[in-house]
Amino acid sequence: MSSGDDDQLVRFADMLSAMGTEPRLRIIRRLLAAHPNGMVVGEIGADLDIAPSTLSHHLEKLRNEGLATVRREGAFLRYAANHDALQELLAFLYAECCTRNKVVKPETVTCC
Amino acid sequence: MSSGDDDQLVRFADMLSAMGTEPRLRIIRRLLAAHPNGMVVGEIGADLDIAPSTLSHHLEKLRNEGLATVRREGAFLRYAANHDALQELLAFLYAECCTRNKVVKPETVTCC
DNA sequence: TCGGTAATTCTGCATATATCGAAATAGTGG
DNA sequence: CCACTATTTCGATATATGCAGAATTACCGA
Repeated sequence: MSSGDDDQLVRFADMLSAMGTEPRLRIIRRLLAAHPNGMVVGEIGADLDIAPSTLSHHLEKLRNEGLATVRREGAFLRYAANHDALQELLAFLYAECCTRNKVVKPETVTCC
Repeated sequence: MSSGDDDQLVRFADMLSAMGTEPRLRIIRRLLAAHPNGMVVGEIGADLDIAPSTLSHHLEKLRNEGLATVRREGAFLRYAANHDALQELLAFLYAECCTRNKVVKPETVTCC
C-alpha cells in the first residue's frame, strides 16, 4: 500500500507537471472554458497561437497524463478536458492541504 | 488587465511546475503534514532521503515560487508550507475547473 | 484514386532541470 | 578563535523539455 501511495503521488506529480507550463495551462483553461464540447486542434492552435507540431506535443502530454481526452470527428480531432482526472487531482490537493489541518473536509469537494 | 491575467497564469503555471516533481511534491506533502510547525532542512532530508545539495535546490525552488517559507532558528533553517500561496492556487484551479461549469461555487473553497 | 486539408511524427537544436560530490559559508558552543 | 554542524553554492554531467520546420499519415469530397 505504501508503494501504491507512491504510485499515486508520482502520478499526481506528473499531472501537476503537465499543467505546470504556460502554454499547457492555457490549453487546459481553454478546454475547460469550452467544456463539455471540447475543441478541435486547429481551433485551439488558432486561438492560442501555437504552432501545430508544438501544440501536438502539448496535447500528447495532456493526453498521456490523463488530463485531456480525444475523439476523432472526421478529419478533425476533438480534445476535451478530463473531468475525472482533474477532480482526482483537486481532491488529492485538498486532502493533503486541508484534511491534515482540519480546516475543510475533502467531502465538501464535489466538483467538476 | 489582460496582461495581469497572463502574469497570474504564468505564476500559477510556475507553482504547478514546482509541485510537479516527485521529490518536491513529497516535500510539500511532508511540510503540510508538519504544518504549522514546519521542519528543519536536515529533518526533511533524513525523512525523505534526499542528498543535502539536491534538497537545497528543491527547497529553493519551492521558496522561489512562494510555496514554502523559511526562517532561521539558530544554526537551523526551518521551512514551512505557505498557506496563502496554496490557497490561491487551489482557488484558481477551482475557479477554472468549477465556476465555468457552474457545478460548485469557488466561494465554498475556504481552505488552508 | 486523386488532391486537399488536418494532425501527427520525425529531426534537430537550444534550453532547462535533476542530481550529487566537493568546497564554501553561516552559525554555535567551548 | 577554533572545531563542529547545518546548509548553501559551485561545478559537472545526464536527462528532459520546449520549440518549430519538414516529412508523413489520416481523412474527406469529388
